[in-house]
Amino acid sequence: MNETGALPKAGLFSLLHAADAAQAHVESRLAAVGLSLPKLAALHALSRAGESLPLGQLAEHLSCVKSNITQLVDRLEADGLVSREPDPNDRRSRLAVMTPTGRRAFEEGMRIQQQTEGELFAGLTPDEAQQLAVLIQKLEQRAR
Amino acid sequence: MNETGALPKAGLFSLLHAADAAQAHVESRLAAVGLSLPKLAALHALSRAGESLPLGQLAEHLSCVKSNITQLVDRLEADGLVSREPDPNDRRSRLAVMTPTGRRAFEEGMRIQQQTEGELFAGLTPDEAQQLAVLIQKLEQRAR
DNA sequence: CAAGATTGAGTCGTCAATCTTA
DNA sequence: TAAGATTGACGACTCAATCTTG
Repeated sequence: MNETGALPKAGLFSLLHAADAAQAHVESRLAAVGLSLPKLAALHALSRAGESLPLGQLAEHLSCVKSNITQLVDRLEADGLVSREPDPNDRRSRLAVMTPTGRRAFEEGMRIQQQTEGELFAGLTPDEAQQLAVLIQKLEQRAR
Repeated sequence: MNETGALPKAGLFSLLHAADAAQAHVESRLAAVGLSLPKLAALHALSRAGESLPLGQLAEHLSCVKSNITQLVDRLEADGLVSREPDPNDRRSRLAVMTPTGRRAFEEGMRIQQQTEGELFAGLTPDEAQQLAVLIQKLEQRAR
């Protein structure tokens, strides 16, 4: 009946909904090793940085506010995955340090995350994944 | 050096990050009328349903748990945008009813949301928006 | 007992105010 | 005073337990 309608509308809501679903999907798998995506991301940042980082830098790596990191590290510490240690260079600063338990959880978590992500994207051809990356990036650029 | 690397990797993280950015962008505009995206979505559901809904049905429309709606409606009620009224058909049930103030906020909010969404997607050709919709949908299907 | 709603506890995020150290 | 971290209050979400009504 027309050329412009009758097709699946892109829209903000479908994007947000899909992202939510993907996140929930991964987190449900990650729960098997007691990790959430934010916790895994924090351990990932610590791992890349050589097992430890000042809290402020951790906040930068995770693109969030410092008070959030205070609380996230509280929970990671309660889980025994990270410990807070004094920064020898600056007495105001505290270092988040990955514990051996944390490293093991991180490795298992990364394995699960990558496998789940693989399954999620297995429905897309390499070409489609590439297109998606480009479109996503354009959108994000506009939102900045 | 290779055929598979060297290109922008799609990945779960870029999707989640972009969705977050888009959401934050819209919410920053919506703040001008005192609305958040969840509040706007609730008003939207009420509007479509003819200004009122039992809380349980509102939860279904918003695809979330009932206890979340209890609290969201608490906040909407505190804002004067919605009121709780008894359900004449079932004394267990309570109706969320949009107030006149709520209707005005909803209309302004929808205008802002649509305008902002338009700006966000203005960087994409209709074809690209179409592709994005399809890819997003495929992803979400896998996450179910 | 089932269903509708609420409450309490926990995660994850924000912002504004505060405390300590440089 | 600035910078690093924390605290308190709040928004938005989850789940498990509870209360009321059917």
